[in-house]
Amino acid sequence: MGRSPCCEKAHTNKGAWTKEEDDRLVAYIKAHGEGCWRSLPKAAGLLRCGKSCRLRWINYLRPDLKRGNFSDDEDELIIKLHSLLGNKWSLIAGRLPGRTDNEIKNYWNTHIRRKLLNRGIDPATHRPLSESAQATTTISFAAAACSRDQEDSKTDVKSLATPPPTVAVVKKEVEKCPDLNLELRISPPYQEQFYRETTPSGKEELCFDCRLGLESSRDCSCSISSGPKESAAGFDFLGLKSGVLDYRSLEMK
DNA sequence: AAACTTTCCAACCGCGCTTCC
DNA sequence: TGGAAGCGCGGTTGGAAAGTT
Repeated sequence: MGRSPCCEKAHTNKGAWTKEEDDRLVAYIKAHGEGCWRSLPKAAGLLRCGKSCRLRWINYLRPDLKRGNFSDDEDELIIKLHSLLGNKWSLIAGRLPGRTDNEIKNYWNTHIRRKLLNRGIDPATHRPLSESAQATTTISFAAAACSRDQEDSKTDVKSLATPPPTVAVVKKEVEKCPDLNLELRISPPYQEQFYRETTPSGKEELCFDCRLGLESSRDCSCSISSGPKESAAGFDFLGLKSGVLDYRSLEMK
């Protein structure tokens, strides 16, 4: 016996919400509060699935939502959180007041991923593309770039994920464009460069922000950039000084 | 101006987890 | 203790809007 459907699909509306539906939902929740999504549609006089009502409320109608563009600070915070948490959008959203998991997820897929690729960072791993591409796709990058006359600076993720038909073919392509330096080491530097020379004999480890190419970030804890600094122990982002992320401290929305 | 392509985001779907009986 | 119900999450889709040819 399978799972029962979340609602009676035959008698529910789907697709975009109307103003009237929104009003009904808001009025009902204002009067009765959130909860019991399954029974809410009927009680509120809505021909909608409970899940749909929940989504609509959480992602669009909640009064505490912050609409509008993401700020640069929010961008960087999302990048940092994603590097720590991965695609845990709800956890990330919990750290961004007024933003929803769905909104952040969409924003990531449409803006930030491209932004990271332009910085030479693999959005999936947060490592330099040269590093993750070394084994298989460094060559494909060059080939792809040649064939496209370098027309776009926005790198399509699909081209990264999909290797070329054969290595031999690709190598030939590379030879056609010998003067192009297509190695995507734009920023941040390769892992070996996560250290910088401080003295002729010494090296200093770069902080997390600098590894991401965010030297100007206020959270930068090494001495690369100017401005106020945290202690030598480093900025305690998300309480990570111990090196262990305590998920219990992450507030859910 | 029309046709076509790309981008963006609201909404849906299915699965996993938790709670309750 | 097991199963059903309910909720929440992440991935995916569909269509409107914007951009390009």
